[in-house]
Amino acid sequence: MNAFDVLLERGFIATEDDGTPKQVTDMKIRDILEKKSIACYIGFDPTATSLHVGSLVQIMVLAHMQRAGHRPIALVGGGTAMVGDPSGKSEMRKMLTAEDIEQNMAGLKKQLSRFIEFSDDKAIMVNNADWLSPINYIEFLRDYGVHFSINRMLAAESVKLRLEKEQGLSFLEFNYMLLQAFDFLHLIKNNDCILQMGGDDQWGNICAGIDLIRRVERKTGYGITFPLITTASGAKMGKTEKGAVWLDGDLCSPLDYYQFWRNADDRDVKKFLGLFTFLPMDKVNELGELQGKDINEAKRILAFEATKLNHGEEAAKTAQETVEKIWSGDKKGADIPSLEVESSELEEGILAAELFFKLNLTPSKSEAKRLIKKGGASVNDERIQAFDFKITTSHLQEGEILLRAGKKKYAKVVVK
RNA sequence: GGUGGUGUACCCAAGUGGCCAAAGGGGGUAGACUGUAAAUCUACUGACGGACGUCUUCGAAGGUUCGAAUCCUUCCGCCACCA
Repeated sequence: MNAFDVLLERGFIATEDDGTPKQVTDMKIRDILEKKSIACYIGFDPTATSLHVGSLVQIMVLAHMQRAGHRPIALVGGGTAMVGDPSGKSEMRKMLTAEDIEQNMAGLKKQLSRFIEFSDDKAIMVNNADWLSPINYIEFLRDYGVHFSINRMLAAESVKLRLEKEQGLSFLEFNYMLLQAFDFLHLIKNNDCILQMGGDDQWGNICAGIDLIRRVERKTGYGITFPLITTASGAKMGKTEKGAVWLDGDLCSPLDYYQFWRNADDRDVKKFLGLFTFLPMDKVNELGELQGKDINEAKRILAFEATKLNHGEEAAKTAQETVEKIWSGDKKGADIPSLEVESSELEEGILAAELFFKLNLTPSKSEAKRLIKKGGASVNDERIQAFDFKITTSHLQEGEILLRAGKKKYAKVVVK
C-alpha cells in the first residue's frame, strides 16, 4: 500500500463525510507516493529540550513515510525559532538564544532516532539556520520578496486570526511565512524534497512555500496537513500544565508514559491505536470493536506499544509488569520510585507529608497535606487520616513502605 | 512621534484604598460511583508552619498612607487609532 493510503487509513488525514481526503494540496501526491520514492519533510521547533506527545503525530508520519520507502527529513527550525510562528498562537513566542537552540536540537535528534532510522542518510535532520542565517536582506527582498503578495498573505487563516484578535501581529512574525516558504524552496532545490507536511495550522505556510516554488523553480511542491489531535474531552493532547507528557525519559518516566496511554479515554483508544502504534489495521479495528470493560485490553496493548516505540521493548515490559503487579495487589519489589532513609530517622518517625513531597508524589509539602486531608494518601494501602501522620518503623513491610497518592501514583521508602 | 487602552495566580477573567492569597470559569488534583474509562456529585487548587499564624504574589522600580492589586512617579511590554 502506498504511504498516502496508509496515512489515510490510520487516521492521520482528515476526510470529508464521504471519505474524500481533506487538507491535501493536490491529490496527485497519492500517485507519486505510489510510484516513486521521494523525500518529504516536517518541521519541528526546537523550543524545548524534549518533544512531547503533541508532536507524536508528526513523528509517526515521518516514520510511516520511511517504512513506505520514502526519505524523511526532519527540519529543525533553528533559524525560525528566533522569529516565532504566529500560527494558532495568541501570544508572541519568546525568542531563544542560539545556545538554547543548539542544546534543544541535540535532544530532538536523540528522540527522533527512536522512531526514524537516520543511518546511511535514510533520513536526515537539517537545521534551517544553516541557510536562513546567511541571508542578506536586500538580496532576499529582491529575489523572493517580489513573489509574495501581501493580499494573499493577509488572507491566510493564521494571519487573519491574529489580525482579528487584539493581539495583532508584528512584522517579525509576519515574516515567518516567508521564511518557511523559503525552507521548502531550499529543500526542493537541494534535497529533491517535494512534499511538506505538518499540523493543519501550517496550511498557510505550506501553501506559501508551494507558491514560491512554482514561481521560482517552476516545479510543483505538495502539502499535506494533519488535524490537531485532541482528546475526546476536547483538550489538546498531552499538554497538561503540570505534566506535559514528554518523550524524554528523564522528564517523564517510562512508567508514567505507559500510564498516560493506559488511561486514555475509551473514545480515543481506537484512534490512538491507529495513530500511535504500528499495529496492522485489522488488529486495530478488532481492538477498536471492544466494548465496556473489555476495552481495557485494548488500552493495555496501546500503552505497551506506544511505550515500546518511545522507550524500547524492555522499558515497556518493565512498565507493564510494574503497573500490573501494582493493580493486582502485589506491590512487592515493584519498580517504582523509591527513597532511602536512615533507620534511625525512621525510628523517630517522619512526617508522611514530608515523604510524599520528597518522592515527588506531590509538588510541595502543603500539597501533600492537602492530599492527606482529601483522603487521597495512603501508606501500605491504608488511608492516612491525620495530616500530621508520622511514618515509622512499624510501617515497614519486608524492608519497605509503600506510599500511594491518589489511585495511580506509587512510590516506596526503603531503609538504608 | 501623538492620543487612548492594557499588563492580575497554569490559562481566561473580575477586582479601583482595608472584609484580597485575591470573585467566576477553564484546566488540574482528590473522594464517592466505576472498568486504572466517561458522565455525575463533592472538595481542594501560592509557600511554609501542629490547620485561627507567618511569609511571597497582582508587568518592574520607587513613593504617598496606620494600611495598596487598587492612589502618585518613572520605566518596561503589549494593543488600537492617528501620523
